[in-house]
Amino acid sequence: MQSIPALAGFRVYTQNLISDGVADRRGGNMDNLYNPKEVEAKWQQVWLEKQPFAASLDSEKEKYYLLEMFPYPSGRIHMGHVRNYAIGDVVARFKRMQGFNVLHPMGWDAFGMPAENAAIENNTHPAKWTYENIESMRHQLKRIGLSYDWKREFATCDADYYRWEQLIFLKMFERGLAYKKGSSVNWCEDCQTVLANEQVEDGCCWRCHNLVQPKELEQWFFKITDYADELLEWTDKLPGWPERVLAMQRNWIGKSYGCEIDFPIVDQGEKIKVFTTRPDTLSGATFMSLAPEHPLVKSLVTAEQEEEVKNFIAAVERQDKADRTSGDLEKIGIFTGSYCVNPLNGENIPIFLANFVLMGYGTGAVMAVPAHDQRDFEFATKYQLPIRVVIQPAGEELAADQLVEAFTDTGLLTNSGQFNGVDNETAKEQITTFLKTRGEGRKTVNYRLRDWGVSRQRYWGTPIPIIYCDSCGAVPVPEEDLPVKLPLDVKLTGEGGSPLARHHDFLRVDCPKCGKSARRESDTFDTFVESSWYFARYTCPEYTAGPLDKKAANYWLPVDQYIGGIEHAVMHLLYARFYTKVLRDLGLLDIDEPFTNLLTQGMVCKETQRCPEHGWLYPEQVVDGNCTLCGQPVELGRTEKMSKSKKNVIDPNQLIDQYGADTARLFSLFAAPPEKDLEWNEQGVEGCFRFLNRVWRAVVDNLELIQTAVVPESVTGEAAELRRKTHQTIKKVSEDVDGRFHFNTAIAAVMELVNAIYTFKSRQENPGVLREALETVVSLLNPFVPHISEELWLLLGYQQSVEASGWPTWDESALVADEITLVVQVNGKVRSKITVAVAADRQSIEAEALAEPNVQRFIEGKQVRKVIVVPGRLINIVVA
RNA sequence: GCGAGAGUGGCGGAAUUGGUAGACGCGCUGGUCUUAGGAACCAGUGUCCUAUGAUGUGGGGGUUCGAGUCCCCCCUCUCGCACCA
Repeated sequence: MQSIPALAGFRVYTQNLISDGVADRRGGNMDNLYNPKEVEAKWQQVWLEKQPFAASLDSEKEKYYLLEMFPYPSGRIHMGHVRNYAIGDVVARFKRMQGFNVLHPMGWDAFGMPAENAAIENNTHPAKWTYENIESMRHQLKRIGLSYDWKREFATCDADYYRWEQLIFLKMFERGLAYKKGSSVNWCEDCQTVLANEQVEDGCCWRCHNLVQPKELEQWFFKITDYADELLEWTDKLPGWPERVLAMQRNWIGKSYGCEIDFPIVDQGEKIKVFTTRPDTLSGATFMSLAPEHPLVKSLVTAEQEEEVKNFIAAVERQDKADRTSGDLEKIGIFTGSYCVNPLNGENIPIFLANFVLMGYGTGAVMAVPAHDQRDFEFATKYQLPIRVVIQPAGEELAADQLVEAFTDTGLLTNSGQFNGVDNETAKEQITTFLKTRGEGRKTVNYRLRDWGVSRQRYWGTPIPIIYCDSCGAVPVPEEDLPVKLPLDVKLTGEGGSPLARHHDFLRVDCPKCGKSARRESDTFDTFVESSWYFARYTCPEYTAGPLDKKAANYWLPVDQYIGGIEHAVMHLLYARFYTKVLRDLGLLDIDEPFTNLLTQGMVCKETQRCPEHGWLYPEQVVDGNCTLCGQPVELGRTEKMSKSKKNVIDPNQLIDQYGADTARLFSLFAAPPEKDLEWNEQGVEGCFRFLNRVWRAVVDNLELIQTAVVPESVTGEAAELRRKTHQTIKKVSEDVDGRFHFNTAIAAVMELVNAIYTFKSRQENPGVLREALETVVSLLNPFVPHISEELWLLLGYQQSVEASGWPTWDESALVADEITLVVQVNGKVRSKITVAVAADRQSIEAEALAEPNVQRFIEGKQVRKVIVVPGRLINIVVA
């Protein structure tokens, strides 16, 4: 718990105002003050009882599936959640008001390591910890007033969910899409588990930032590489996705076209295969570089080089992965003692091992062309290896001994025998074809993407439904035996190794094939497997005949709008796309892509504050710029993402206690457009609270006046202006929210309308126009601040909820004014304004503009060359 | 290095197609009401100038009657990827 030493006097004031409903406000009805606590509790209860957000299949309406990335049940909702879900809720409620059949579900990404760690730390069980957290977080989410269909809620740690995941896995195994192999994997010592390539950032664990080590393990993999091309192609067919996310995915897949070339080893039958994107430079390959882990290394090293090579490999192993993949690592290598043959010119070239060659990319062997590759150039210079120029730029003559860096541009081939004089782009094709006819090379495509390693040596995850039998090998658990339930009676020691591997009752099983004693797989799935298909399960969470009810899945999917953080740009969003294609190919659904539109919302940030004595301080620990613990002045730090470590956090619970959920929602929607970072600002929150009070009073204080009022057929003057503003606002908000997600400007537009209501003088004479304006404000605000809107709608005399009353429509005729103001420019500079009838013709507008005294001043004595009239906007008089 | 995006008042941010730059909110200033204001309401608030006015969207060019918006060059920042052969 955070300590809250003392609230600033101001806070106490507003808090009293809300909780006690007492304020010394003259001229108003004391009983009718805006009391968010009361209003919100009331409507949340109504929603709980009436379930107005439950979605059903049989609807005449058009479907709309809106989804926010589900949370990990850490125990507490943070402001990032509030923002994410507030954004989603606006869209859900707006679409519902527009008449769509909206699916808006919520659930829990409930497997994962924090539960295990917390269980060890608090001497409890991950299941208990997780389900208790879900309980309290569900309660917190309900306090925000989010319009979920709670009947569809599930947690991924429910056996009813993961049993289907196990089934999908068995189907993938059947088709060879899931396989087991021994390989060097990314091992995090801290987390005591393997990590997928996507989960390694800068050579460190994405979760704990510990250095990742290579480790030889038998692991389960998903064949995502089979889908590399399709995943890549579809990145061009997702116009509803942010470009940068698509770019990151393309980058991650890393498709490159090139050539695989065989270099026969001298005096051996073996060949070294290399992958290159530059077959045009083949004649310039003067040596060969292999990764130290390359399988041929053993057979290549000669006796006299053996000692040195051994030392070298040991030295490279000591360099951690982060260093080894960074550009500024010193390039070092060692000669193996062996040679291979350059297939183009028959030359014998020495074979080296080099620390910068990675076994995980291409073939783990690189033909070194020092003249035209910077790394090879540096390496050749260091070890005095020959450099041969094979590409000459136009109008320049490169000499090998004068090069200071590699030449990587285009040019004509030289020193390349029959290919001399050919431009290098053409030569790529020609040399590839030449090698192909001789059986020494072939055109290939290479991907950076590796298969997805899904085994985790952890307890709190989905058991992998495989049984190991000494006679039959890896045998899938028969479908009828699913689910393989995660046993709850385990001891978590935190000492490493999977707890399941020590659970004998779980492990011991008879082989389903031969009946002999066998052993269960003790690894669990990467939790990203669960989140790769949860969106599909929401369409039919109760379905018991299979993972997906095809009818429901096909009706609701794809997700029309997905909303979440950018941090999942590669991992979750790529896996989910892959899984969708797998589910399609397994015949479980009929879509190609899971998410039609993607919105990546920005982070919630806040200024950091630091006491010279007490370090980082929570906002509550600072009063008047001083530390409440010692009274010393506080230093203001950078504005950063809210985080517990920097203590620059706002607890949503406290915020809601203080201002109500509607204010919390409103501020997080108003302060910045959704995709940008949001800077938390206490005074901005105050402003939003003030606005809601203004709205409240505008309705309550005019209730009597407008009670029986109807909107008149035609109005004039000030009343016509307010009516126009009302309809302009409907138009503006509709357009801003629909597809554009410009919630900040939509809210600003409603604020303008409220301001216009406040300055509307002839309300006594025009109660109907006032009523229309007020109803419009309430309707338009509903998606943003649903509690206060429902309450005011009720006060306005409606029995039906505002959400069910539909989204207001604007009347085009009400938008049209009789007169409009035009700007008059002389040479592009504003000199005057004129008010003309809407129907005024060009001539009269021109004449009136030219007659303006201030316009006359600027055109006097000059020749009018041209008059530009932009209808409804301006007149520009061009003089010389 | 490659890729994506962004630079607008004191601050957060507006400005769908080129057409009054700074909507809306915060802050600030003045006023009204008040025992009081930290409430509420009204008004003002880019910069410069006494003013007609001048000037102003990172910098420099260009296109145009007219450019925050289009084109060219440059600078800065953020994010992602990167010894990828």
